Amino acid sequence: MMGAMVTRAESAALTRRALLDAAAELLDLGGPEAVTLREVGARAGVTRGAPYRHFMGKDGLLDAVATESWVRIGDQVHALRTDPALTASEKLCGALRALIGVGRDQPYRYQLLFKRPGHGPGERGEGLDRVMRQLCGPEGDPAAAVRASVRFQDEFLAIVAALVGERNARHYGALLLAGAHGIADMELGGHLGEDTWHTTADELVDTLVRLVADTGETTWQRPRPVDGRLPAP
Amino acid sequence: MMGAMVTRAESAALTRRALLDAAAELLDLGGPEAVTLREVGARAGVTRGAPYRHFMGKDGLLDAVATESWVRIGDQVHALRTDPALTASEKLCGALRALIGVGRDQPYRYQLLFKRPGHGPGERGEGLDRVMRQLCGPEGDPAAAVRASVRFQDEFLAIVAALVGERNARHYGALLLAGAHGIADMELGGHLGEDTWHTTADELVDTLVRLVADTGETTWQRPRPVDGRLPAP
DNA sequence: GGGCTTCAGATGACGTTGTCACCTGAGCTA
DNA sequence: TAGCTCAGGTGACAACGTCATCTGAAGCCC
Repeated sequence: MMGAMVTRAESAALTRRALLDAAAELLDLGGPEAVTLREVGARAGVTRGAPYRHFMGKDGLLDAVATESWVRIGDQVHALRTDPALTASEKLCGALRALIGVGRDQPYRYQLLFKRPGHGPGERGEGLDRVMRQLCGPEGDPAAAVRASVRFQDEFLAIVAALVGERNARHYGALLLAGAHGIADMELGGHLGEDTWHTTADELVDTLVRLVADTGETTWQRPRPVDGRLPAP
Repeated sequence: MMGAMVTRAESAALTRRALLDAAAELLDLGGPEAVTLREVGARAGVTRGAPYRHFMGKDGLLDAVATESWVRIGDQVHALRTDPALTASEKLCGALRALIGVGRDQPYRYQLLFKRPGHGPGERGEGLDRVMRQLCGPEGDPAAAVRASVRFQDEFLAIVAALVGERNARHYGALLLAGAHGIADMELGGHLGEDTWHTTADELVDTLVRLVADTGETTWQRPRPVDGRLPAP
């Protein structure tokens, strides 16, 4: 009987998808060290060398996973922003909790989101194929992850702006995002034990939003540096 | 001529110190992946197997480095807390900036501070020497790092309590620490670009302290969970 | 359809790393 | 001095990332 006909491009796309899924699964299971190109290939039904046709090595593969995660979170925040049934404060809480949710459900993928972008390709190993890959096809571009995170930032900033005004949006947006990230990162690192701090990550997010919402309406004045040092607040 | 006489214990302690220094140096240079037991041993004047006499493998060595960093930061915060010339607000800003300073000066060591504690020793590999090591000597105890960080937490909490009162100290302390950590981690990840957010890490810390200092004096009431979910703030 | 090109994937190989069991020799103790 | 202890050295192994090279089928042009 006839098997499903697939063009070569379709087959390659299928493999690429399978590689990404396998990498994400292994990442969630045991962190970056558990993401073995050999195991990734095996789970995708190919061999260890195949991933190099689609990504720039292991780092490129993980970059691609991070990009997909950023895109997904960006979609979530976009949905929140355009939901007419929510108040600005609710949208903000939702966005921050969505981020923390990723940290809870997929800790390793979350850590990947805020990892420093790849140290720039081609630091060592200037093989011929490597040059070809950079010019032509295989993905794993750190810049793609950055672009995807910028998409998230834009959506997030729009929500913040609706709450504290356009003038304050970037400053307080950075504070809210950094605060939520710190809460999420400390929680998944086990440094936010309720025994120690008598509080939870969710309560901290609520307090953070409340503090900003209460006083963020007043325009934030950027202090001028005095001989390179900021004056005491 | 007579070389310096050293007992065996002194020699071992010296080696241990050299191993720690070499590991920290390599860590600062190129991250955990650059910390090679072979290179650590070489820089300490011993061979690749020597570190196993003092630490439980690579993870144990890095845990010990983290412990030392926590101790050092704890000392800094202690000095701040007991400095009679500083106001509570200045002490708090100083403590948070000390933390961020580590993130700036030694990014990889900073990331080690907030890493999740080791996944528990003895997960695999139940060799005889391994059992001996667990019973007798070699360090690298994740719990030691935790204890050292608790020391920091106590000092930090004392400073926060002086600012917002004993009742609020833990909640706002967690918020301040998580906020500062988020700021530091995003900065060293390159996710706090001034082009994007029109602000800097230092300004964010100041705002964070200001927000807490302004409204933190009023006692924070812990909301009761309603069917497992917190009410909207 | 036949021959050529392209390219996803397979394969062999290499250097590096963490880790271990085992060995050695110098300090310590009885 | 004889025996023990233990810090450190050594050989070995499996696993990993990475690359050059090979293979075979899909695509394409005449």
